[in-house]
Parts: sequence; structure tokens; C-alpha cells
Amino acid sequence: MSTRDLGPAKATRDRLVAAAIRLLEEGGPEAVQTRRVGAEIGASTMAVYTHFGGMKNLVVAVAREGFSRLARVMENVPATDDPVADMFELALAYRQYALENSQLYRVMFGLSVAGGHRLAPVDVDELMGTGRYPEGREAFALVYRGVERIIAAGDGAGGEPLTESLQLWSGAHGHVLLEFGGYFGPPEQSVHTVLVPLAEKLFAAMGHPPEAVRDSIRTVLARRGYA
Amino acid sequence: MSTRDLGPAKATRDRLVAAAIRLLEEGGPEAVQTRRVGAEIGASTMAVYTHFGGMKNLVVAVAREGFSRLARVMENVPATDDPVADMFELALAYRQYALENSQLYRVMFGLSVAGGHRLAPVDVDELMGTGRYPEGREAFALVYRGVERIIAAGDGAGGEPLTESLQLWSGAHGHVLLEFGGYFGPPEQSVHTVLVPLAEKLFAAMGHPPEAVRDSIRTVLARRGYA
DNA sequence: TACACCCCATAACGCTGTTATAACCAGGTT
DNA sequence: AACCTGGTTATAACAGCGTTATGGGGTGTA
Repeated sequence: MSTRDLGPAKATRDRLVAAAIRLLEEGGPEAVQTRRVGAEIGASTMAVYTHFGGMKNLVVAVAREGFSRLARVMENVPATDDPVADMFELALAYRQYALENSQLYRVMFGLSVAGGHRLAPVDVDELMGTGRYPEGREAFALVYRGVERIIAAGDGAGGEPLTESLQLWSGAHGHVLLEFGGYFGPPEQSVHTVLVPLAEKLFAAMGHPPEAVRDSIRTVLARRGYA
Repeated sequence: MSTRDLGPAKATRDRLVAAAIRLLEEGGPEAVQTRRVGAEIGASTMAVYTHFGGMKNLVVAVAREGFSRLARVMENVPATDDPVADMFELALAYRQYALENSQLYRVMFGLSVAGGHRLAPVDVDELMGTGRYPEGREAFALVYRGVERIIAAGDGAGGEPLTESLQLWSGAHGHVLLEFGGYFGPPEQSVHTVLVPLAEKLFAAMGHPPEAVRDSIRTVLARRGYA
């Protein structure tokens, strides 16, 4: 194949991924179908097979794009001289991304079957572990670096960045999943009842006085318009 | 209908639910099919429709049974004079149930499509909110009561039981989902890196000295054989 | 002009949930 | 005993799904 083929072929793949994500968010995972994804770019089912070899790899590509977009959103959170406030901004951005792209978020974490397929642990390893797709690691690295900054600015009793990051991730992940699953009842409320107090505990354990942490979080909440 | 009909009819429904759960755990959500569930009890697809009106309600019944079993597992955790240790036992039991019934757990929380259907928010409200199915509320009540006991035994600065319970639930939920999704890498490890430190922070915030909390948790870990 | 190769539309296969139809079978009525 | 009645069920069909075999249509190369 000539080098020019990489261009148009990649463009078609990107259009397929974009179409799949569009269908996913608008019609749920059951709307992601070979016929509809193909029709969305003016083609037939074969487009999915020639470019991805089947729905399975398209779903993986969708997850990669989802993590890539998440990383881009998190990168846009600026670093100030208050790393605690920065990290809570990051948590709010994470939650907002998850809520505004809840179907995509589910696919990213292997919790949704789209087109008859879901992200398998082996695909997760490609994204988060030792694999060749960097998107998931990039997103997590932003959390990790934020935690590093908090610990570095703390009193020295802040613990290990990796385990603290994983705890934060677990809490946020559980929170958003229960929230948009309807397990908390009406939404928005749960930011104050769950995310804020959880973040306070975690940030304080990274070596900062509880009152200072509370102030930093309160500032962010006010800035972002959370009553 | 005569009153005797409630017996055999209910028995058939229970057998269908049991068959669906068996297929679910053994073959994943895609193995829960009208033809297979019917064949499992020696009947045809119509059994699902006469007794549940379709796959949708069977999935709801599966989720109810899942929460009912979870509540039974959690009830078997005895109450001692150390409510902090009791609650960590509860957390370990919750995690163990989730891992040993990971497919069922996903269905319970609306994260898995079985037989073309998944638990919708309206079904969640029936289980966890204002609805007529008590199974989900029963399971959560066991967490809530455990938190109440911890706060009552604490120094009085323990916070509000409901919000503390929701934080605990979020952390545990996120932890088990990331764990059996493969996002933590090798399992077992994450009990020490995530669940234990998260529980320490949460229990301490319920009004207990960090050292006492750590001791209680260490005792439980030793008792349960976590290296 | 001729060849080679990728891309894709068409049509089919096997599978799914669902449903219309008709048979069956127990209990109550005549 | 004969007959109806309502719930349960097997059978067969339908529309839809992911997938695949086939063959036609472009484009670049010789």
C-alpha cells in the first residue's frame, strides 16, 4: 500500500468511531449496530469489517477515544498554587465528563455491551496496563500527578501516591456509577453528600489540615456554582 | 384462580430465576436467553412469557434475588463489641459476594445486559428507592445500621450515618468494579492498597482514633487470612 | 491495455427476543 | 358423565442482530 493510503483509511476509521460514539450517546449501547454505524457514514455493514475486523475492535476503538477525550478534559484543568483545589476541580471535571458521556463512560470501563461486545480484561490491559494503547494510562497519570503534587505540598505524612490515587479513583468511579444509575435518588445532591466528604478525607490523609482542605474544596464549589 | 395455584406457579418462577442466575454466572449475560432458560427447567421459551411477561421482568427478578442473597450474606456477619471490626467484616463480605457473583452483581447494579435487557433507573427505584421491592433497601440498611453503631460508639464527632454510608458504599462499589474489571492489575493486592486505607479513613471520620481503627481492621485481616 | 489490490454493496446464515396459534389439562358446572 | 373455562404450554413464525461469502467497482502500477 502507498503511504497516502494511511490518510483516507484513518479518516474513515475515525468517522466510524465518531459515528459509533454518536449513536451510543443518543440511543444507548443497543443503537451501536453494524448496519447503523455503516449507514451513518453512508456505507454498509462491511465498512466495520474492512476497517476494524468486526464490532469487537470498534468497541475497543470507542473506548480508546473515550479515554483520550477524558484525558483532554482533565488536561484543561489548570494547575494553580493550591494543589488540593486543583485535584477537586479534576474530580468535578471527571464526574462531569462521566455524566455528560455516561454511555461512553460505561463502555470505557467494560460495563456496557455495545454491538454485542464489551471491553474485556485483555483490552483493559492494553489501555491501563502493559499494553500498547496509552489513552487509559494518560488519563490516570493526570490523577497520579495531581496526587503527587498534593503530597509534595503536605506535611510529609501523606502516604504513597499510587495507593492514594487508586482510592480516589475507586471513590469517584463508584460515586458516578451509583449516581447515574439512580441509586442515590435525585442527582446533584450526591456531590455534597458523597463526593465532597470523601474528597475531604482523602486529601486530608495526603498530609493537609482538614480545615485547609475544606476551605480549598469550598472555594472550588463556589467557583463552579454548586450551591 | 385458586389459592393453591400460588404455590406451583411461584415455584416455577423461582426455578426460572434460579436457572437464569445459573446461566448468568456460568456463561455470562449473553447466556441468559429465553430458549436456554426455558430448556433449563424443561420447558420452552413461553415459560418466560407466561410467568414474567418477557425477559425484562425476569432480569428484574434476577436482580431482586441478587440483592436478597447479598442481604443474607451480610446478615451472617455477627455483631461483636467492636463495631469498626464488624463493619470491615461487612465490607469484606460485600467484596467477596461481588467477586464470587460478579455477573449477578453487574446485573443488580444495572451494568449488564442480560437477555437483551438491563435494570433501568425505574427498576432501581423499585429496589432502592420508593418502590415495592424491598431487597435492595434491606441490603443497604445493613450498611446503614453498621455505620450507626460505629458512630454511636465513637467520640461524638462522627457525622451523619446516611452520608457516611453512601461514601462507604461508593468506595466499595468502585473498588470491586475496578477490581474485577482488571483495572487494578492482579487482584487480592488491591484489598491492601485500596479497600483497607479507604476504610481506615472513613471509619476514623466516624469518630474513632486512627490507631484503634487500624488495629480493628488488622485483626479482621488476620482472622480472614489476608496476608 | 492489463494486472493487482483494496474497498464495499448485496445477500445470505445462524442466532436472538418476541408473538400468534393451537393444543393440553385441571377444576367447576350442568 | 359431559361440557365448559382459564391458565399453561409447545410449535412455528417474524423481525432484527452480528457475521460472512460472493462478486463488482474503483485506483494505482506495469
